[in-house]
Amino acid sequence: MLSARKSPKRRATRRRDSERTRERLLQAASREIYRSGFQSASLDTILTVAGVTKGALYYHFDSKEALGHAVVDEVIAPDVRGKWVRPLQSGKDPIDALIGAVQRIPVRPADVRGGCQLNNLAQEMSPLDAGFRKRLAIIFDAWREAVASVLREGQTHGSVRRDVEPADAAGLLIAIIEGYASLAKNAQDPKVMKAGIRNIVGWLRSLRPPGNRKRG
Amino acid sequence: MLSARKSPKRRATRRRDSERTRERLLQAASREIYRSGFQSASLDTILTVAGVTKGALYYHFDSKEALGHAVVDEVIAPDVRGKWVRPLQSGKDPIDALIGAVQRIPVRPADVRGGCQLNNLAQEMSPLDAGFRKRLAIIFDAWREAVASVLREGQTHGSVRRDVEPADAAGLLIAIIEGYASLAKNAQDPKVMKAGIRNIVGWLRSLRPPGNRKRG
DNA sequence: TAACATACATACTGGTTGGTATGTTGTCAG
DNA sequence: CTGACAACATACCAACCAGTATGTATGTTA
Repeated sequence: MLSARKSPKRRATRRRDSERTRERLLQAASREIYRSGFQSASLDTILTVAGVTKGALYYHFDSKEALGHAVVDEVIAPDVRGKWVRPLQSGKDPIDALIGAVQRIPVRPADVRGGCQLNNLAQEMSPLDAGFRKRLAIIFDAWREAVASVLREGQTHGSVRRDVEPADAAGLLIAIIEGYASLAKNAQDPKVMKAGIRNIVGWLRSLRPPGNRKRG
Repeated sequence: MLSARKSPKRRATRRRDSERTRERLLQAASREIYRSGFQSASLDTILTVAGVTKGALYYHFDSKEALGHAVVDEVIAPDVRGKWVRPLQSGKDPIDALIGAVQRIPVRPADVRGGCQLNNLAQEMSPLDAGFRKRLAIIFDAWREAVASVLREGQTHGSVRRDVEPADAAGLLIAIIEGYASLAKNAQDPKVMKAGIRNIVGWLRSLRPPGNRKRG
């Protein structure tokens, strides 16, 4: 049957179109939330950026809140996984891996001025919406656990000082990163972030055992 | 003349009433901005909290933006001066003074969940409004300079390590404080802030010269 | 081919927003 | 006693907001 070969293909195309519309909405929402915060991001603006209409939006998402939650789950979470969780599982020297991840933090003016997407949303929405808070907390926990895990592993191989408390150090690293990102965003100045990264790298090197310093 | 004694008094009372109205508006605005951010803070809510009407608001301030700027100048800036600039000029041991200021950071649930007022506003408004950014940058600069200054003074008296770069260390301290405040706000958990403060205090003690450690 | 579901598009609504126009009251110099 | 002004109070407005009701083109199924 000719239609039997054609129908599934059409259906698949249709579904792929729908998924692409959904994806464009997520990307546009992510961008607008990044620009002006969740509450101030206008649905109409998101729709214009995405190039779709309100009917499409409310077909894919129940509400603005649901769209925001989806952005956290499907845009922000994978981003953190790709930049912090996976690179730390590479098996390289733990401190080198951490330094590498820190140095890969984008310092282009546009990125610095916008701040950290994860932190932005957490600061705005965690006190106001439990749905956001729980999703964002999961991301922060995964990030901290990935850092703590690689530090623990380093301790067993002798490449990280034994007197370092992995969980504490992981929390401190994330606090410093977010703190510098905040200061740099406030100053609207990439230099602040670059200086911060240098300080962070210096601190990370101090986590090596005294006899095992690779550089500096 | 009886009226000559009465008139100035009445006029002074009137002026004091007006200033009180202005002050109530600033306090209410500060509180609402702290709760939900500047953009999402509704003027009507601020007016209800302050117990005044829109006419009074627009008599004292040109716009919502002007009200926000006044909150930065007249509420947030004095608060930072009172908590960080003045206490560090007390002439005490620099590290002790810094530890004291850090330990005086409020850790009540309500405070932790709301985050840092300065950082909240900076994160939200610095990329969007130059008026906010400049005012907030002045506060951050004063804070950093106060810390750097006390560290420099400590170096001349031998109570702070000479290899510490005061400006760098001051920036790092502020970054860590804001970073932990962010994490604690996101987690909505005072324990995160308390643990952060312990870590900060430990780091501050490490700034003493090796032979001059007072405790720990 | 007729009924039906998917994936939208369009037009609209009630509520809220910052801002304004105008009215009112107490104070005071002349 | 009388304009004049400071310090509001009240009523209102256009713009914008998230959300909805309804229409429709396209592909699928019986």
